[in-house]
Amino acid sequence: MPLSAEPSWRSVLLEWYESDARDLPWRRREFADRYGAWGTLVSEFMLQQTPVARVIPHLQAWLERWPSPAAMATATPAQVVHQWANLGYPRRALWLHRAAVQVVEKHGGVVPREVSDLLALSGIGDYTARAVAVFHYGDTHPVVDTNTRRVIARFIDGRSQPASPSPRDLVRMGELLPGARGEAAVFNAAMMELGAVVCTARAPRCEECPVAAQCAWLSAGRPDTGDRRRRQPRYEGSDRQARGAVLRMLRDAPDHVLGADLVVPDWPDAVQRDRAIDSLIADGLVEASDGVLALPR
DNA sequence: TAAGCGTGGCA
DNA sequence: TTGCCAAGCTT
Repeated sequence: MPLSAEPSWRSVLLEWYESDARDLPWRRREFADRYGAWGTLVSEFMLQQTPVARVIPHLQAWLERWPSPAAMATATPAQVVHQWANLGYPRRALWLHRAAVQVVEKHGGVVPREVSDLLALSGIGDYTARAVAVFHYGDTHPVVDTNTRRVIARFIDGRSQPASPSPRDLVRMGELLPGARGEAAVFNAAMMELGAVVCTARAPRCEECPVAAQCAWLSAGRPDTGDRRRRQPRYEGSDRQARGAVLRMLRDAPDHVLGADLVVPDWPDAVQRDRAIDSLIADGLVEASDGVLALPR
């Protein structure tokens, strides 16, 4: 490379991130100082499919109540599901609780640093494991989320939307990581940030994009490559809505206990309601005994 | 590989 | 109003 080369798009992206990144709680020094890897782990659990703005107040409350894996491990599932409130996908609350117990039992209460150890914890997959290893511990791994995949699809491949998720995504992101030690965290975060606030799914702000000059998709005239993500089923009238209604009533009930005939009694489809209750029991989110439903003790 | 799993904001 | 989308994971 000639000495007078233009700054690489990586450098431009990193500079943009340093100057323009959102000031989010988990990016602050005092957050890491106070909650350590546990804070990162909890934040990543909550951010799995739940928007940033909705996570922030719940994260604060959660960490105040359970500031360590050991503290979390002493809680009951009922307490955990109640504290999870309306963050959605409440199985994550159970998985986070289990993960805390596993951290205490297998790692002495210290959130592990190795990706393989993190992957062995409940509710932790490719994204969350590497997010903890990279964003908290500063190690070098590719961190691939929906934003990263979209940025790569557009910026590198010139396509409007990414193909279906695949293990190759990790490999490709790994090949893009900067070589310098310690830069992986910022680069991963910058790719995610770009996808979250500029290279968005619906109305990308290419005029604000720091690396627009090198973007394959923009230079191709932003073609619609026809890749469509799987359509999300209608929520209104779904089993998911029924599950949500049941769980909401149990969260709000005194001691989280309610007679089975008092749980969403006016649900329009009794068969669907019972199916929802059965599936909640199968998931360990609800317990049934003597005609009474409750959050698990 | 695909389906199932919450909830709410926004266009 | 309806549909899309959101720092994914498990089975």
